[in-house]
Amino acid sequence: MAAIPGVRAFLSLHQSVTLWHSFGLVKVQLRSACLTRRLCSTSTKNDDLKLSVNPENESLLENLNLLGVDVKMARRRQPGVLRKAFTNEQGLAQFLQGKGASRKVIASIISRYPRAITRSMEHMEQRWDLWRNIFKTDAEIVTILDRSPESFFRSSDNGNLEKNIAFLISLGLNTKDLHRLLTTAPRTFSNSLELNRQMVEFLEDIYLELGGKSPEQFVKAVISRNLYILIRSTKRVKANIDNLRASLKLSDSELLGLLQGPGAEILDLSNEYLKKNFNSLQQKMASLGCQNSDFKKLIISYPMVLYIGPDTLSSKLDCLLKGGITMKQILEKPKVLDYSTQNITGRLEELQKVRYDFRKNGINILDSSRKRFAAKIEKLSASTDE
DNA sequence: CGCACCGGGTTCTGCCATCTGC
DNA sequence: GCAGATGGCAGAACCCGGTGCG
Repeated sequence: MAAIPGVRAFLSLHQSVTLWHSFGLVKVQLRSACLTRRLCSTSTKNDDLKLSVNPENESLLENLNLLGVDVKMARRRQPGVLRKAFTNEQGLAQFLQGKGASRKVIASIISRYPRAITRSMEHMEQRWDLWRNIFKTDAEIVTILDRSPESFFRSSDNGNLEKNIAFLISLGLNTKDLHRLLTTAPRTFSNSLELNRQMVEFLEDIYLELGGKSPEQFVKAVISRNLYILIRSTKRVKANIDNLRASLKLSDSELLGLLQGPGAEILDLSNEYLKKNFNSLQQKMASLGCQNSDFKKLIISYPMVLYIGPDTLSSKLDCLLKGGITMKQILEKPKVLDYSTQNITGRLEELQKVRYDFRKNGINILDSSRKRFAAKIEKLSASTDE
């Protein structure tokens, strides 16, 4: 690292201008006049020093270009990597190619997570094998890497990865659970073991506080209902739980029921988003003449309603009401809110055509798969034709 | 058979901030 | 003083079908 050929000190005008600019920025941000002056007076010297000590590695840039890497993007993301004297881009490319990754995928991986090229062969092989304990094929892993290179390459600690897998298994998660987890939220596995443990302990503590009896069962249930939970901060999850409890005035057993059940799915929403949705739904329902108890009941029975953004939810409700469905019916079968406004609109139109009577038949028909709905419509229109 | 109930599947990265260790 | 490692954040639903009951 220390030994850098003098040749590389030869720099383009562009680079020195960039560096000069960044010094200017640093200068502006400094409050101390004294420091500023010092920096100013020595900046020329400093630049020279900097430029000769920390130039980008030209042969590395060349290699990256040959690999089709978007060097601009890489530079923006992890500029330090481009200055390293020793990197393993060719080894990485070979390795990934051997696993079935296309040239394009490899380039994209390096462009988006340049540090990948600093990993050694042994490291990559070992890490890959650990992932292969969970995935059946290399192709699956390549897909994940293409989606999220950072998840695989961000940590250099294979021991930690191994411990994480053991930890998750010790929670009672089976191979299928792990597979789902690693597919969906791969970052979980590069969390430090400690961080994962903290979330698990946090969940257990809450559960026990609320009078729960089998914490292991509970944690397993929460994770399998919400695969993102382990990549959220306990701070976020705690704030959401506290907010829900306080604003709905939930009893311990109500909260417990919520967390054990469908509530787990919304725990990882950002705090502000959850609050915003909560408030706007409350307002909307009040304006439709609902009691606060209706609101509470809706959230307890169908917390996923808080997942839906204010505009979407509002127009969805309007669409249902306009179609001749009552708020009371929606509150009884909130699952209809699962479906897209577009889907609902289309179904309402079709049902209108066959003069479907929601008062008599209820609204369950809206909560059915496309196939079942179509079959039902066909039958209904046949009978009205007669 | 038809329906309601219920649970499951899919999905989520790319960036910045902050420490740590050399 | 750097790059590396790790934590944390914003963003925002929709759909399907097994099954058991009347």
